[in-house]
Amino acid sequence: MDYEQAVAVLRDQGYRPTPQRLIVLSIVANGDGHMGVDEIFQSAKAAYPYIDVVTVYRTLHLFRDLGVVTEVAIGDRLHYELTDPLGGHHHMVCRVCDGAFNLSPHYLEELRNTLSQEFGFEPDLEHFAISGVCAGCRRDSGN
Amino acid sequence: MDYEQAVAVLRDQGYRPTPQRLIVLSIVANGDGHMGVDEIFQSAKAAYPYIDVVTVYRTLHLFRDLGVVTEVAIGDRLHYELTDPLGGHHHMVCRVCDGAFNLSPHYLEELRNTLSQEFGFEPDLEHFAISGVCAGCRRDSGN
DNA sequence: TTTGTAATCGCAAATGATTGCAGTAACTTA
DNA sequence: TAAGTTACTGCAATCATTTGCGATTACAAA
Repeated sequence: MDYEQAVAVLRDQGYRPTPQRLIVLSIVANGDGHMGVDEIFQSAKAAYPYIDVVTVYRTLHLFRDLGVVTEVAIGDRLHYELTDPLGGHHHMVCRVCDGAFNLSPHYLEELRNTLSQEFGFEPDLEHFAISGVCAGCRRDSGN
Repeated sequence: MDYEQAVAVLRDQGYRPTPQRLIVLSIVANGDGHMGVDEIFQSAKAAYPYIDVVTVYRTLHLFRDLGVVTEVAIGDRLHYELTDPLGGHHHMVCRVCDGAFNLSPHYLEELRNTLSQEFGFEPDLEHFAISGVCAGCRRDSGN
């Protein structure tokens, strides 16, 4: 998924490509991955000073519902990134240094299969980050 | 962990067993497992009308930090229950019917081992709920 | 180009949760 | 049992997020 495709999805679904939406989208598209709401809002305001943070929230929720951005819970805050068409990836977030590491979905497939087979429970594993302590911080703290 | 043990931990760590704390604790201890904050607050107010919701939050955080209650994220809200001394359990929460199902830690051990070995990442798997759709709701919706 | 209308926006207010602070209550020591 | 100290509480303010609503803007049709 890239900027152009995302705009096409927007139009195809009958939503209007307003300046606010295009700005938010381009910020997420050009960002470093999983950006926080305030980070996006500050950048948007630089490009379009009248934009309200409410619009940023609504725009991100719209893009999430359209599937063009993916919502990731990091700590108690939601972050957003362009959806990866290849099935995406998950995140491991270090609670010591706040670093985020990508994790291939392959590592969670086994868990999905187990829950589905044992309990008939179909988990949403797309949109969450696994909290923990990364290798570097474990080394630094000596355990 | 039960009510008496929890009070003992509180005293041992030098914290005061105030009426507010004892009331919140007894509500969680006698509750049905993973209770929401407002649910706890309403019960507490019935027993002690002057209590403030801020105190409920602080008390729950204190008990969480002491390890006597376990915090579980269900949807976007935190819930609390007495810590299970046998290593506890996790929850699968259905996003359709909001039902919660217990999950033995055994099912996540494999994932923990993999992340630790492959990436040196030590995940916090204690305190989160896996969102998804339960067997009943999948049957009802025909998939 | 003008007009009609529905989507969209910004503001303001509401919600759940957290934090600062001054008064109160619980424990300690005598 | 009284006095001193510190933890603890409640209130008010603050923060991140969501919702309601009137004003505005984008698009379609004339």
